[in-house]
Amino acid sequence: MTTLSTASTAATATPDSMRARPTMRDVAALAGVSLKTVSRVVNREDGVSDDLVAKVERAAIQLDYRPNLTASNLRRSDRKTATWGLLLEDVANPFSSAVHRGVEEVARELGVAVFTASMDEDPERERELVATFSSRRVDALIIAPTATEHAYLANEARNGIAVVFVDRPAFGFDADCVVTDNRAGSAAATRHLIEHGHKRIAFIGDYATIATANERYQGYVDAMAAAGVQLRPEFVKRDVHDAAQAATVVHALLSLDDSPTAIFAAQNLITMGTVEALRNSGAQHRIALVGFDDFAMANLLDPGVSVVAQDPRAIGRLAATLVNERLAHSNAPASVHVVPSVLIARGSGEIAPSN
Amino acid sequence: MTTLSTASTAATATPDSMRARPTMRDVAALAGVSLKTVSRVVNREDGVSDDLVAKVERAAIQLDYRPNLTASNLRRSDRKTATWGLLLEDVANPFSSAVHRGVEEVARELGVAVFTASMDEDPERERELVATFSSRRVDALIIAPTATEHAYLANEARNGIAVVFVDRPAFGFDADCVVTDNRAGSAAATRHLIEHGHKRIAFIGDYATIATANERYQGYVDAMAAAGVQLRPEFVKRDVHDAAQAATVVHALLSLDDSPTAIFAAQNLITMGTVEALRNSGAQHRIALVGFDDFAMANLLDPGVSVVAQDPRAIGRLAATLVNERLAHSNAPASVHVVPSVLIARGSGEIAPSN
DNA sequence: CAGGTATGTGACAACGTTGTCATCCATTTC
DNA sequence: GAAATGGATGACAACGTTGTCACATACCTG
Repeated sequence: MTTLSTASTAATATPDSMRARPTMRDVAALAGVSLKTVSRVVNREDGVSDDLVAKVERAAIQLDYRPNLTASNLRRSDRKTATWGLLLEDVANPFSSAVHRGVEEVARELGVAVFTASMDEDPERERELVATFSSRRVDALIIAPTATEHAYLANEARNGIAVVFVDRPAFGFDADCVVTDNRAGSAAATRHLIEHGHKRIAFIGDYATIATANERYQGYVDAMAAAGVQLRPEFVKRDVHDAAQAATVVHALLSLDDSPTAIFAAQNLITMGTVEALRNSGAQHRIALVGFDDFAMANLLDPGVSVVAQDPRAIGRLAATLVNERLAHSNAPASVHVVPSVLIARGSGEIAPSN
Repeated sequence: MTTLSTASTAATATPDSMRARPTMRDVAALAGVSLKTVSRVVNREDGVSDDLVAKVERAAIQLDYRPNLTASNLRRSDRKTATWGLLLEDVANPFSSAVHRGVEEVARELGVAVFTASMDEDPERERELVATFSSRRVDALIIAPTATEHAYLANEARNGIAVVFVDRPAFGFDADCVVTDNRAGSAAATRHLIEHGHKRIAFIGDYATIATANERYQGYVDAMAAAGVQLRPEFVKRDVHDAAQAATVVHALLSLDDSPTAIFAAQNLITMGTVEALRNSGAQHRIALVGFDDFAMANLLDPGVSVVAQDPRAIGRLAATLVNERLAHSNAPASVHVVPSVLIARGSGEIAPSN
């Protein structure tokens, strides 16, 4: 019988609250077996006799033993920690948190724990987080990129970390990527308005520096061109980032001599700001509106807000699945996966042109 | 000069993608110093000459060296991993994700990484997650409890893990706890309706098994009693959990002979279901409504929905702060912290009784 | 200039676990 | 009945890092 570890020997002398955590050594001592046998039992290896298994399990329960996964990871040959890092724009943002949810569902099935963090559009923060998670030896990183340059990730990839992007593509680094069909979805939104008789359709979109914002603008252009509807520059408002800016832009559009009869709001905060501005102008039943990206209560507003809905949870699930495949056979070529969006008509997009 | 580790020796023979991660040993070899000196530089200990620091830093950068925090934690004497586990109801739920955000903000300042997971009201899942995070040696757990019995956490606490509860209190386990002033907030909501002339006020609340749902019911009872308003059992609807159930309940209330003129909806999904039902009945401008817990777009509905707003982000921040204090002096007595709610009038709560 | 102190550096063990290999004992086989 | 086989168990090293201590050198002090 081996001696107890110093830690546990001390336990009898010190109060419970100060007691150090039990180790395999302690379990082995209590069960009267070797350390290695405890390891075998804990890892459910076979070839251990039933009575020793029973003894070890009893001892483990008695001591509240919890295997130390960090020590285990250090020694294990596959060197996998069953831990991933998830970098989001903002965990409290509905889109991000739905992606999070999707990733988590797959991670749970795989027995993987997930570190999550928000970047708040700060590329510096993105790099810090990657370094932190890399130090903690995550197997994979799922990133909704904020930085515009991702060559720095090559180091991490060389170190064996699987990387998958969500929502936005990366530049300067080749990796799997999951995005919404921004261009086709935006074209569908615009076409929907055209089919309801509109010709004077305004576009309000996010910063032109954001790749997805450009895709959405292109979709608008595509649909207008396909229908042979003239694009009017004074109806195109880009670089609008939040609800307040959107509201200002909408008021400006409404005060034009020949104002638009419909608006395509190409981002969810923009849609919300547009709803607010239309309501404040009493124009919510006169001007048609389709938004990109769904949001809570859109169906309870008056009128209900028609949107092109993304499926952020599906995006998260797919990203997690890709991570898992990448970890299995890391040399497969990187690919871009497009998740379809779907148009949901709720009233605001079906308003006929007012004159 | 020490030899390279086996891993790195192999690196020259195998392709980059298969190369093992560089260790301190490799950095030491490249810099021509001892392992311990690299450790000192990495940990910014002083007493290392400037030129050695420079050499080590150069070597570390050249190799893309990332300190292995899991190995470091194993050896370190303070045995702290700078990692916390956060157990939420559902990361995609707005309340949960706002708490998450608050926790994250404090964790970021402290250089702590956070594991997050959803429990979906499953006590079994709660215990699994606690075990998983414990195995990964988190310093602390922040739990929005699903289980109704928490004696099992005593084992973890004995093992040195700090535990703080948010949103709901724990039973059978003594720990710091951060909650909203459910009772006072609900009393304020009810009083608000009374002050606007209502006497026939309905209460719709969540499962009576949920502690916070009871608190909210008590607040309603308090305010009615304080104002000397008769409580009418047919106006009290408990055990309502989601929006669909709430809508059904509202329709039933409205079809009573002597129907209520106001509704206090004591949970956010209930509020949403109530809004929907009132709208479907065309009663949204006739029946007053105050909800507990704010939600997106509440101000853009017609009428705007008056609510008692919780501050989930502040709750998260406070919980994280408590964790940090608990880790500093673990023997302080546990305490319950109440975060005040605030009533936001937006229209629906200020409707006068219809007869 | 001997003896002491301060400073920088490295050798070595240890953290809690798993991989490898040796040992032991009970079978089976010729 | 000796030799070979196989199955259960344990001893020991190693994973990548930090704590402890010893050593070498340089600087004081009287």
